[in-house]
Amino acid sequence: MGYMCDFCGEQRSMVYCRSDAACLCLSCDRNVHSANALSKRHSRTLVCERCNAQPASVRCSDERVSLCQNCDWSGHDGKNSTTTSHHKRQTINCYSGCPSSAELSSIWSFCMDLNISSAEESACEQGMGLMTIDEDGTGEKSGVQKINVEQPETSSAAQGMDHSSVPENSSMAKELGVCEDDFNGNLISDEVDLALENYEELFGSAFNSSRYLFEHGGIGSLFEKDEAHEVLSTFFFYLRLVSLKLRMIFFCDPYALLCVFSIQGSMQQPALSNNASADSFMTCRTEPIICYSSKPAHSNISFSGITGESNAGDFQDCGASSMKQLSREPQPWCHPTAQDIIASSHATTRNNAVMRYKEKKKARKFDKRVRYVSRKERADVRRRVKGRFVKSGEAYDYDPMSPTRSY
DNA sequence: AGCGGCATAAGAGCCACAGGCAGCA
DNA sequence: ATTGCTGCCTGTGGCTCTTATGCCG
Repeated sequence: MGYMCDFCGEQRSMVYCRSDAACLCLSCDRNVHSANALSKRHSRTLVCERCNAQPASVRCSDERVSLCQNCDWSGHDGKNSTTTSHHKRQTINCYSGCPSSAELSSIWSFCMDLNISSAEESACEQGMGLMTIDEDGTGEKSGVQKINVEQPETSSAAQGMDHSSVPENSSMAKELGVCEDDFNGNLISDEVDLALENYEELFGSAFNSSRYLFEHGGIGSLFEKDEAHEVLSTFFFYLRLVSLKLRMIFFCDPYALLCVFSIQGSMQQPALSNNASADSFMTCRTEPIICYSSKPAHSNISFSGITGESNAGDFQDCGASSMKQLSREPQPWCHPTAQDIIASSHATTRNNAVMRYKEKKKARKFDKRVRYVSRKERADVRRRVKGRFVKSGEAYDYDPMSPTRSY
């Protein structure tokens, strides 16, 4: 059921948030993305009206539907249809911030039925006025940011990304043995706003070092026990929202990961062994929190794209190459057991899609398949010269009906 | 390490023609 | 709306030829 909002599950989803990898209704989009300055920076666009699972990139004015790239290709492929390939299409722009219905209408120039109550709108516009995104350290206030959808991942400047944090993170990555290319390739995206230094915003406390946290009892040590639960609830709320990309950030700072796990371990007793199987690891590639093997030398971990069965649909690095570096040395961290927190609906749908894909791939047959038996029967009795068909009545050197050659 | 020769594997193309299919009257 | 005709296109298997790959000296 991909039509419903991933957050409330009640309203029809209309927008797709790339940062959250979630389909949201307009109300939840406003609620979720007006929560703080970080979420306001999330790049959103319309959800594909055909697959209801991917961000729409074009609007077909002839069919009056918003389509993702895949559905656009499949629906407007000239080979499939000569009529649909000539449809007029226009690029759909992404937006960030908390736009009003009027602003959304201007972003999406085509007509939309934007059912936003005036109360919501006013509240949101109020929040929008408070919204401040620091661009290039100038502290310049910005409201709705219209982002070209064509290269949303690289248009960091348009999204007010603070590049000043990059060298710092890169050096951290080097220190941890993380390939800088991976770091840049995976993390310098529209999700940079979720880098670890922003934990201060999440927790309202200044952390000098995640290593410090680990060595001093983790995040929980910073709070009184009764406060900890509330703070953790807030944290896991954000964790659910940024599940996919947050995981990638954790790759760069395993100590932060340990902090989360150590607190979580005190709340829930993990029953997993340290010998994480390859399956569990691969499964966790699609889950917000990664399962690590503490014995990488003996594990059967294989990386898609490195050990064989790789394909475009299956291979999503998602920082695995970074983790490959990390896993070279035994790490002392334990396994997460927060399925109830991390089992967001989009992760489930993605898992289902991956399973469907794998089953389909397994069922694929590459042997020659005869589509027209009658033609095969005809070809089986046809006479030939050097394997080529000859006209009936002409000389031949091979007759399938006769075991002997004619000459 | 680089090169040429050889063996092997894989794939493309050829052939005639029945049948599918779209267009038209 | 249905039927019949016409012309174009597809697909069928065995063989040959070309290209790619690996091995050896």
